[in-house]
Amino acid sequence: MTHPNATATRPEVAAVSCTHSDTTARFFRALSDPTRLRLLEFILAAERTSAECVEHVGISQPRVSVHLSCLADCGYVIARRDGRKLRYSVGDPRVAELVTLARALAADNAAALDCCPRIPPKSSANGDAR
Amino acid sequence: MTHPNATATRPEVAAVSCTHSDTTARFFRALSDPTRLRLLEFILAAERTSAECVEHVGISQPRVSVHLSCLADCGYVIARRDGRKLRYSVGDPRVAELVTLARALAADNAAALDCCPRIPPKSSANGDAR
DNA sequence: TCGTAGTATTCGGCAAGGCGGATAAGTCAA
DNA sequence: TTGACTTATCCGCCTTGCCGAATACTACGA
Repeated sequence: MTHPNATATRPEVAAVSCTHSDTTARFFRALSDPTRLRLLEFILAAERTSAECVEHVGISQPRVSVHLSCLADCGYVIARRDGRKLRYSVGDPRVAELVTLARALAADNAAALDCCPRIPPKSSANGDAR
Repeated sequence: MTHPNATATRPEVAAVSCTHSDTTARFFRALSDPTRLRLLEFILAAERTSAECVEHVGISQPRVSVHLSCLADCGYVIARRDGRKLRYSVGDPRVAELVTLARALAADNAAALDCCPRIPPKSSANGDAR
């Protein structure tokens, strides 16, 4: 599913509205998790196997499997069978564009970008953070 | 504040690593909420007051206030006083670029983009969706 | 000064979603 | 077919973060 390229889309602003926002937000959500983003960046650099991904991010294999499936469903990466392994790669060059652009913006605002520091001033005890 | 260009920021994929990912993920998180994304798109089209934003998204004023503060902290929008109102606008052209790019990608993958439909097959009762 | 409009913060509640561990399901070599 | 290996699903647990309502704070006008 999801033919990798085939795309022809070109950036065209305007014509927003609609529940298009919901879909796009969903799209962003996939990248809003540090682990998934790390995985995407890792795969962006080169084709990777699941095992490599597991080692790279350091969480359990089942979790990585879910994350990779998520990235694949969203069209960020493509899975390819190689023997009994799966190799993941990024098929759409716009993905790199998107990440690069976001990284640039984030870097510029990194200063104030504790983002939503106002939201979780709750909680108590528990010093384990993560 | 926040000079649009200013800092380096040149597209260079790979060679990322670092906890840069965390910051960037944080950045994406701001756009991963449909309400916030809707607000950003709304403001992207024209400068808006808080009241307009509240009406546009249809949730409580306190919530909108938090969302707008979040967007401002992340550098997506800029707040400007006008009388006793606040007017929000987008100061960095790259924000529009980012949204446009994401929208294009999301549209292309919208088909399979139920994104993480595999994650919440739990729960029961309660048919209130979201 | 006081009153009002506009904005921000606090609070309790609740769903979404990330995590590890156990385990099922699929894939290939002998 | 069996066994080894790789990947995906299920499970309970727990944190994150969104929500409305109440309310405090701030800026401006009279």
